[in-house]
Amino acid sequence: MIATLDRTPLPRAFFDRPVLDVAPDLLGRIVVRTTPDGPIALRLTEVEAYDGPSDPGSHAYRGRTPRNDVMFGPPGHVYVYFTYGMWHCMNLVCGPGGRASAVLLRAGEIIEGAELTRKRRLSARNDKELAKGPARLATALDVDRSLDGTDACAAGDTPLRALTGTPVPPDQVRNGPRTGVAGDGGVHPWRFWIANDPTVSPYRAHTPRRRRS
DNA sequence: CAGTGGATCCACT
DNA sequence: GTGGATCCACTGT
Repeated sequence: MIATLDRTPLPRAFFDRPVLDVAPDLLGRIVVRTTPDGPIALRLTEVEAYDGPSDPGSHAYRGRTPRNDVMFGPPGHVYVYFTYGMWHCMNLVCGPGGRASAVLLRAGEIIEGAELTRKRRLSARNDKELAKGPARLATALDVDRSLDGTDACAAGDTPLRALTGTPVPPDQVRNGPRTGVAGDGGVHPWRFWIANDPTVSPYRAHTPRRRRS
């Protein structure tokens, strides 16, 4: 499992690279959420890359709006959006600044503070499901729009930050089409995950929903 | 395990 | 008015 957990913060330079370089490199890294009840630490096992200007699947594809404003800012900050009327999802903005690229955090393993996440994820049948899926991950870490724009590279005991952790060897990284993305015919194999990890979410193709009458 | 439909509301057109 | 970077309960095999 995890031999020695490196708690060094990830430097800004880590995120100030092309998103396709950053995304696979995030696997095995740690996100720490500091709540009033205590810290929750999550080891990233699955992510997806979104590249603003060239990517129809990206929220930034149609330009800057109040919602996606953080994506256009400096790398290393957190972009949180609200979707499907009830869920939040969490991204880390990548470089170069202003390009509006970001990595969606899709799944992870809770390695500290699981007793806190279980209270928010009552439907999880076991601990592997606590953060298996982007909205579940955000729910487990108690992340919502109030944390949009947080600097994950800031020093100190901030509400949300990214740590070096233990990077995954390249031969353990797998990639494939992104999950549930409209306007992406699966042409972008920009979903990255750790091979054989039980906390990785199942793949689902995008399915447009019928309108209710 | 696979497939289906409901929940729920904000951003954007 | 439209549709979504989802999850969950439920059905049938």
